[in-house]
Amino acid sequence: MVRLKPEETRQRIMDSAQRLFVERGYFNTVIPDIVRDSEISIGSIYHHFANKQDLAKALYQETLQTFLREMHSCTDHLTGVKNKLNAVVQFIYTLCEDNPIQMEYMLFMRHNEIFPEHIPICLSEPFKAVEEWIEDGIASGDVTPGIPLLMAGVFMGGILKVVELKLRGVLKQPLPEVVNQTFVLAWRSIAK
Amino acid sequence: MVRLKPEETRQRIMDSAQRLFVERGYFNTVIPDIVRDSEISIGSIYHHFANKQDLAKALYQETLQTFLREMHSCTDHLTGVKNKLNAVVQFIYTLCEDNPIQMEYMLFMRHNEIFPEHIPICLSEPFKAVEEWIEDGIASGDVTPGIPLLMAGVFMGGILKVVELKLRGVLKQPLPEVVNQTFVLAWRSIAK
DNA sequence: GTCTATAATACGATAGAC
DNA sequence: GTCTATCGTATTATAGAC
Repeated sequence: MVRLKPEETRQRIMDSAQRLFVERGYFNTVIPDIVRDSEISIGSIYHHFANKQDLAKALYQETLQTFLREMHSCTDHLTGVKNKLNAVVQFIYTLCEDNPIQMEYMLFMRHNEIFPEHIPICLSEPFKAVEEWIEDGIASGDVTPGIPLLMAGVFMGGILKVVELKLRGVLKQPLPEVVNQTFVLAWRSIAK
Repeated sequence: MVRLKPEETRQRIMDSAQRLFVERGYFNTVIPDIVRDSEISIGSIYHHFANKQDLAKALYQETLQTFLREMHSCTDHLTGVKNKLNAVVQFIYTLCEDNPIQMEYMLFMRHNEIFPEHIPICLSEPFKAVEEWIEDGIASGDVTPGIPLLMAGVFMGGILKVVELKLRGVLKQPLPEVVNQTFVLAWRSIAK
């Protein structure tokens, strides 16, 4: 076993934790599982993180932060609702192919069972951005008039359910093959 | 404490378990919590159910069975995709108002963390029914041509995300007030 | 069938050497 | 900073009286 830099040790622990949390759930993952998978000792894990929940929290925050930064870098330079929404959908579907673990972690982990106060990721910043773009779209006449929250829900719900179908193995095609068709369907629900 | 019939005892245990599983999650609910909430002794719980997982399994099967029976009684007498889909949406939104615990239990419990083999409820029978109706709709010309699985995903995803918004307290209006508007949005995505 | 008291164990977390 | 060995406790499940 080669000796790692402390930062690499920390990252290894988080990578293993994310995979195991997704595969078996937080409560079904015990510290010795993380020890086996990461090949980092339990003492070292408790050196980097105060306890199991603290590890989960760091993982949650860093994953969400990365996602938001990358999402914004895909959309910020674009103008118009349709372009922005399309870019988000392309980004999500690509991420789901490249890193299904991260996608599943964000979409389906019951973070509120770990941190009692928590809001589901899909209703937080990314979702609010979509809602605001739709509001702008109504104002500019690109989107049919209605309740923006409802429209954002219907739009993103449709997009994300297809991701779920893929992650569950129900949908066989790679997401990039169906991304355009799916976007057209979801866009039709709110387009003027 | 009045003496209950055995069948009432069993039902009380399941009602408490469902509420607690939804509120704090399966793994955060310990047997003594169910004892306190149901006011049934631990010995009696273990008389009716072999163990905690067996209780969860009975709860899952009976909840799903009830849902399917009621859903079919809402749709079986109707003809045409649009009518059937509308009836399902009305049924789901009404159920969500009447029994949000049951709705949340079905939509968001990670049943596969409890029963390793499990399929998420929303991808099982009810979802397949929607997919088949859409197939029929394409054949009859009511629905735009495309991949039925994808269209069922976009349609039901949109419908269910609004339920999620309601259950999470993000959407303030009662669902019956927005059910028609939501159906119109989701229907537009797949209508010819 | 229902209850109380208790056993068995699995887990998170710590102590202390290197 | 990393490791191994171990503790304390919370939780599931059982035993046995009524």
